[in-house]
Amino acid sequence: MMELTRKGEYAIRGVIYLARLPQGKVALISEIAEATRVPQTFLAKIFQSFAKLGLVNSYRGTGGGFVLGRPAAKISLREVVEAVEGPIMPNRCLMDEGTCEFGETCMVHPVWRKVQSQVEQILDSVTIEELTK
Amino acid sequence: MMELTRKGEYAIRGVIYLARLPQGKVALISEIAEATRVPQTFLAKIFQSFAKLGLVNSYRGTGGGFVLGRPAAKISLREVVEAVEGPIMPNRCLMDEGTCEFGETCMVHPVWRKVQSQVEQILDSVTIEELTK
DNA sequence: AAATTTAAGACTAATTCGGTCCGAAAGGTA
DNA sequence: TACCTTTCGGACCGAATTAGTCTTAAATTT
Repeated sequence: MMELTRKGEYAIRGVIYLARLPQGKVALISEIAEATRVPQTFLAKIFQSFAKLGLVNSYRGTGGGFVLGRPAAKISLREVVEAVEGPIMPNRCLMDEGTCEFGETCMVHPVWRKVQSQVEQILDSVTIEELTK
Repeated sequence: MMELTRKGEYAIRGVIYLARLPQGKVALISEIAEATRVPQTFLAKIFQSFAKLGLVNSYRGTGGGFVLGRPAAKISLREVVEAVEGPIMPNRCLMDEGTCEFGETCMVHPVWRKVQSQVEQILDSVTIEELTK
């Protein structure tokens, strides 16, 4: 239960790779993919979506590639994970308040709430910068 | 991320239903399925596997059905969840120690370890009995 | 023997996962 | 201008997982 998908793993590896680069260094997707042992086209997709979110900056053409959008110390593991996997959501009843089929009588609801907030807290407290060491 | 499947939801609902019954009352799978609004054949599969694990006892023939295998106070939410979803495992690198592709240099490993133990702890601390109230 | 109820296993449709492929667009270079 | 490089966007695809169904068999009771 609760497994991170490969997409999530790959995303984390890729971002850590970028974070380890010297300040301002632009990396080709081919370079990142090779270094992290991730299928290139797949990683490209992931990074394209990250570019939209501002998590990374991308540049096209010769000399182009990817750079972190912010200092690694200002990117949390949670941000990266949620960017690819969607929100931490142990049970769909936590999404729309009231989707819970049995409404107020759902006693499990608060438990999932707690799981959710605990996991969020753990992932919030880890920065990408810490993961580069 | 980290979503319980329907199977997990159904299992929890079914077990709670059993726990709410008067001591020793045997319930038909058709009755449980209807009450919890779960497809009957699907719930039957779930309960069959629970019977093997001793989580419930089953009886065939007229007057047969299902009963909890133990007092609800002695069944944790974790047990029920893991029985259907498998172990709490935020990342496959936590399974076989050493599957972690980048071995000792995987800095994310301890984070997943922490997530795992926190979630386990939360689910361990909730009994089915508490959920019946 | 007949009716009831769970057990076991094969089967299936829909969705998600884990990618690939290709043409277009943007930017650099000669 | 023409050409090269590199990301962007979208369609596509096979395999695995999810969410069930269906059928036949095996207990148990009446």
